[in-house]
Amino acid sequence: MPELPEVETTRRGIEPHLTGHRLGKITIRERRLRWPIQEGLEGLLHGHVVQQVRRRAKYLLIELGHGTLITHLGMSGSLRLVEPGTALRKHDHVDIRLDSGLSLRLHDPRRFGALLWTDEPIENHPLLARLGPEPLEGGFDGAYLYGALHTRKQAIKSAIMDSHIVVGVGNIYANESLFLAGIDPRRACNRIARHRVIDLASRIKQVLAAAVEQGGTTLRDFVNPEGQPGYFQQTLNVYGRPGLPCPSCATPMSHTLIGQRATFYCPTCQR
DNA sequence: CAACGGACCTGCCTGC
DNA sequence: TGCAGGCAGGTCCGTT
Repeated sequence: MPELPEVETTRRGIEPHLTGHRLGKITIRERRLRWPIQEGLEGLLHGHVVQQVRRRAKYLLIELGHGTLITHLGMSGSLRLVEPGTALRKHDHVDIRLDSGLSLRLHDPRRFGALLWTDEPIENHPLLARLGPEPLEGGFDGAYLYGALHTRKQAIKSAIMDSHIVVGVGNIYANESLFLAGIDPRRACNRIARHRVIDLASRIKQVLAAAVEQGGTTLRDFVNPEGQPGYFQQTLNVYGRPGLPCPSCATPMSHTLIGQRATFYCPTCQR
């Protein structure tokens, strides 16, 4: 479900309800996420005050002063704030009670998500230590992207989805960025002119920033922590539109698989 | 190293 | 209606 814009939308939704608030009772109903939730996590969290809620890549980092709760939503995870007594749905795995009376509720049908604890400096955590730059920050620009890609032979789409190169670009926004840049998603990285890679970096920033602005993309069921959908799907040019006319030239959109992921592109505009 | 495929899960949709 | 098969917004890990 979530790519960077959806995770950032989630962060913005939960942050004001968490920062400065004390955590109360922690209820864990299902520990089998991508990695099992560690025994005793309840005791590590209970009674502590949230200092800050940050995001790194698609990880949400809830900082408690004596350590950090690391959350990942995987493919199907969501975090919502619920009123006391809100009925449980299937796959509501964790509730974290807040001193406001609300609870932060983790829901994740496929259980590809994660809930981890670390008391080390967060940048040292093995899952975060080797990540590439944030696409919406200064460490990511055209010169960086060209430097990272120009010797690679893999398909450009796979490369921009590789979190060691740049984080946060998932399947939807990889497809959309390549459409705006006019680049065939199958094209080998080392066969793309420098000026086109530089343009691609801008397009990635453009697409992600616009999607954050619109609260993310709701394809099936993404909702922000207040329960509202995102609106960026109205802006999608290629994702999920095989056979429909290209918005630019009206050629029917092509559909293929790259790295096992659904790929959509215009065979005329993207070269 | 770079690149690729498999693995982890449930739900939903399609087609027989 | 039932059931098999395929697909879904992520990403780690093992193998070439």
